This record gives sequence, structure tokens and C-alpha cells, in this order.
Amino acid sequence: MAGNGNRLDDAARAAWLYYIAGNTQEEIAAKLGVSRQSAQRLVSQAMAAGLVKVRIDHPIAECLRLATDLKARYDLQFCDIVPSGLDSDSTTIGIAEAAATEIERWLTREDPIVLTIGTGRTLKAAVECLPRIDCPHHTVVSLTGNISPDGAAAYYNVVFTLASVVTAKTFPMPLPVIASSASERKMLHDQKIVRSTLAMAERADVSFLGIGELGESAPLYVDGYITHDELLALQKTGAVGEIVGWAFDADGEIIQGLTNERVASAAIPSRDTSLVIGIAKGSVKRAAIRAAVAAGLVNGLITDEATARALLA
Amino acid sequence: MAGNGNRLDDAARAAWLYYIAGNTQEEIAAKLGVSRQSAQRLVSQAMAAGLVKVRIDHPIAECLRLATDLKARYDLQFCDIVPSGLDSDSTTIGIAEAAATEIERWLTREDPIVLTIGTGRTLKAAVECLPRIDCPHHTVVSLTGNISPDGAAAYYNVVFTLASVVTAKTFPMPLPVIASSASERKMLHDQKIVRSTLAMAERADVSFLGIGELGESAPLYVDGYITHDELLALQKTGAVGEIVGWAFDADGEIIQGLTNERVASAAIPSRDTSLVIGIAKGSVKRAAIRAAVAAGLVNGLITDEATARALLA
DNA sequence: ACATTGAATGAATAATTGCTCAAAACATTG
DNA sequence: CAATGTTTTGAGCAATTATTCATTCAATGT
Repeated sequence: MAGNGNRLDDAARAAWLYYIAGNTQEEIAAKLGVSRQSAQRLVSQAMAAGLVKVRIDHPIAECLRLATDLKARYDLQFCDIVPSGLDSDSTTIGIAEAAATEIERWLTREDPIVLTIGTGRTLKAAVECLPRIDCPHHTVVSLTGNISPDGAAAYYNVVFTLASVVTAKTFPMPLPVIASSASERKMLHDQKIVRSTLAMAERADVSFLGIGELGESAPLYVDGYITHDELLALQKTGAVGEIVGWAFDADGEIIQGLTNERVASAAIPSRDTSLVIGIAKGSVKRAAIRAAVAAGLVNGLITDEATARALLA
Repeated sequence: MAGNGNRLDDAARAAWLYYIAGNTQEEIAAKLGVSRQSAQRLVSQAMAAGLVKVRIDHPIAECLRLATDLKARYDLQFCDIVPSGLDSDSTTIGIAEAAATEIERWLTREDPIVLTIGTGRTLKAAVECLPRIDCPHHTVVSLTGNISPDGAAAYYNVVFTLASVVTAKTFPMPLPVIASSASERKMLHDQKIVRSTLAMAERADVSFLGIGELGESAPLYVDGYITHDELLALQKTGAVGEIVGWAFDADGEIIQGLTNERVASAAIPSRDTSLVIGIAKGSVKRAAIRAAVAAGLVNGLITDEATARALLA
């Protein structure tokens, strides 16, 4: 009723009445003067629009244990394990929320920090879980370029998504993800703005990075940043994973040459002076994750129970 | 203890699978190796134990919370808070629409009601938001006179505006707002038509009233119903606000004497037997609104977020 | 050992929620 | 203004979730 009002407003109202006030959808329908079905639609729209944030406030003992073990085994500063259904290879569910919680924890700090962020599906999902946070005193820097091969904005670059929900000062990288040549990369990196952004990235206090795999469905390849031949070449030199574009082998050694000569991303921030959290799960990424934590490419990890077990086995 | 903690662990896990991973309770039961109803019990235990935190990320959510708090704090039957834009002192925007919605809700009822209405800019704006409503079974009564000091129709008397858009039986008060003397008021009120209108007002089911302030820009003064000296006199006795002309102090006590001896309006309808909704916002009206709700001059309130916060502070 | 109590369980059932589909309302275009 | 495509709506139905109730099980006191 009430004329037009914003549709999302009503959705939020309905969601509030449903989740917070514990009303049944029929009661909501009555209060809002719509049919029960419409009330149901409003609630699920609020859901779909990501207005509803649920968090479980309990350290599940088993996950805690795994986290402690992993921290000891791989000398991690930070580790969060999310419960998994026994079979779960299902995308980003779970760790995205956990990552969002951790990002939120950092962005709600009083003292100003520099947070750097990578790319990827998981990270994107995590940022979409974030509530609005007012934190103009913080700085968010993207480690990766935001221009996709076809010149469009890179879809999985998350800095803009983050900026739309958080009031921190944000610095995207006005670069392609992978330059066409080593010399082009040098030229791009010599630009004044890029240099200052790269410099800022080096002052990171905390970083959130996806860990990508380099199999047939490697995101770098699937999203068109590298060709199939380039992928094969990487695999041939033993590359098993990639962080902000930098391919590394099973020992966590950054591959020399090949596409790594042209990766336009900033270097992974120092693990000696800052917290670098990798976020990934799933059996297909296992080798990549293991290499990354074993070699100390990251000193923090958010993953799920199944992956944690595999990393400890 | 141990049993209890373990149980909560499972509850947390079940809640996690349910709310975050979106599993159905049957799936959870399978994964946790318990029966479906046990899974249900775990989830609801997690709920009861407060493990599950839901948050709605939308300004509306805050408004609903404020409304609930205000209802509890001031023992209100009804409260609606509209989000305030950045310029929170800007006239009637927002609450007018909200008031219109509530008026409409009452006028679209099947069973016949008596609705009484006051005056003022906010109420005028509210009525102008109303759609056409066919409701000949309802009765609308003005609580205030509709004759301005210069003999013309009082501009902010809303009964005529309302009548132009709604088919209810409407009863204006063929009176000045403030009589020239106490005896004139008595004489006027003794008229047969006025008496029946006043009697009708006493049978109100719901009332919509503006809350006016009594500072330098008090509507009563600005619109010429009282002189500047009368305004000063009221202020001197501690008057902070006014409803349908009746001035009251910071404790919500109706001022004795002064202009109140000549206010020709009907009394504010009973808050014990009917819903009396005050509609006002803005920092300049804060004291008046606080006094009105605290003393129970009204038992319903429509205001904005900023004012609601101030009332709770 | 045995009765008593109280929590936990699963079956049955009631209530609520989610989905599909056809009709209606709406907007757009020729 | 008719024709068209799109969105919104509510009814009916299927799926899911909550509650009730009789029963079991284990623990405790007599």
C-alpha cells in the first residue's frame, strides 16, 4: 500500500519483520497490506539483494582445532576454518562469509589501515556479503589491474564492488591484468599514478587474496587473461597455482619467465611485515593452496574443513 | 557441561549449514547423521541460544528498531519512523507520506470509524498525499475551528482538503481557532451544531494531530492566531508545544489560563479508548514532541529517524 | 532392584513457506 | 489505438518446517 515507495524499502521492511521481529509472512502481509505471496516475494528479494546478513557466532570446536593445527603446521598468523558439508566442492559458499567477517573486522578498526585486495570469484562473493561500513580513515588498494583483455572492466575485480559499500579511500589499478609484453608492463608501471598506487600497496597492513589454480578451468585462462598455450606452458614448468596473477609451482616458487614477465599486478605484500590472507577451498585448488601456505606466499588462510583436513593429511 | 557444549557445537554447525550454506533441514540431518526433527531442534536451539545473528543492511531496519524502542519507552500504541534524509530539518518530507499511509489504512477499513483530525502544515501535506478513497461509511471530524483571525477560511485546516479527495462524511468546526474570550468560546460551543460535532469528536476511533512548537516561529503565532505578547506569556509559563491549539509545558501539562482559556478546539480525544497519533519532526519541535509522548497526550507517533534518536537519548 | 523423573527421540500432523502457472496490469511500439 | 512484450499478481499446490504426543532411555533417589 502506501503508494509507490521504494520496492527495496518494502523488501527491507518485510525482511526485518521476518528475520528480526519473527513475524510470519502472513502477518507481514497484513501489516504491509499486501498478499501473502507478495510478502514472500519481498522477503526473498531482500535476500537476493543481499540485504540480509546472517552470522553464526560460535567457534565450532572441530574447526577451531583444525585451524590451530594448520597455524602450527604452516606457521600461519591467521587461520579460519569454516564447516563444510561432507561433500562440499560447492563454489565459494561459506568462506565468502568468513572472509567478509574478517574484512569487516579490519575495516571497523579505529586506527587507519591500508588494506589491499586481489581478485576472483571468492573475493567477489565475500565483498558482496559485506554490510555498509563507514570508514573514510582506511585505505583500500587493489593489487591487480582492472582492465580485462577486451578492454572492458575486469568483472572479478572487486575494488569497485567494495567501494560501493564501504566509504574507505579506494585505489584501483588502471592497468590490464596482464600486459602484452614485459616492456609494456614496465612502461605502465612507470606512470606516476601507478607508481604511487604500487607504493601504497607496499604499505599494506592486511591483504585479502584469492588463490587460483592452473588446471583446465584456471580462472586466468577461463576469463581470457592467458591463452591455452600459455596455460600449457605454465603447467609444463610445474605451475600449480596463482595469486593475483603470479604463477607458482608446487614448492611455492614464483615461476620465472612466461606470463609472469608480463603480470601487471603489484607484488604480494610482505609476509614479514603484514598479514596476507589467502582465501580458497576445494579439491581442485588443493595443490595451489598447499604450495602457497607451505612456501609462505601467504601467512593467513581462510578455507573449509575438508580442505583443512587435506592440508593436514 | 561437556555434553551441553558439544550439543551447542552441533547446533552451531546445523545453524551454519542452514542459514549460511542454505541447506534444507533434511540435508543437514543426513550430513550430521541425525533425524530430520533432530536437525530442526538443533537449528532452533542455535536460534534460542542466540548463536544466530541476523542483520538487515538497510536504513529501514534502523527505523523499525527505533520504532520498537520508542513504543516501549513511551508506552505508545503505534509508532512509525521514516528514514531521515541528510537534511533532517527539512519540513514535512517523509512523515507526510507515512501519515497518509496510515490515514489510508484506516479509511480503507470495512467497518465504519470516526476519524478526527487537527491542523497544520504537516497534516496538510499528508492529506495531499492521499489517493481518492471511497468510504461513505466513515466519519471525519475536525478538532479545530476553520475560521482564521481575519474571517477567512483557515488555510491549514485540512478537513476540506480531505473532503475533496475522500467520500467520508466530514464535519468541519464552524468556529474560529481561538475565540476572543472565554465567554465567547462558551457561547460558540453551546450552539447545537457545534455541540453535536464536539460530541462526535469524543467518539473518535483514531485521531491525527500535528504537534506545534511555541518558539519564535510557532505556527499559532506565525499564522496570526495569537499575538506576540500572548506567545511570550505562554513561553513564560513554560509552554513548549501545542496540539490543536492547547498549549502544554515540558511535562506535558496543559497550561492553565492564558490563550488556553479561549482555545475553541475540541479536547484531544481520549488516549484510553482511542488511538491518538501525533505527527511531527525536527529539532525545533523536539521538546514539544518529547513532552507530548512522555505525558501521554498522544499514544501514537509518526516522526523521523533523527527525532526518534533524540527522543531515545 | 525398582519406581520416578526428565530429557531425547521419532511418528504424525499442523503450519508455514516456496514454486509454478495463468491471468491481469502495465508499458512500449508500430 | 491496437498490438505486442514484459512485469506483477494471486491461486493452487508442493515442499519444507514447526509442534504435539506417546514412547524410550538413562540417571537418580528410595
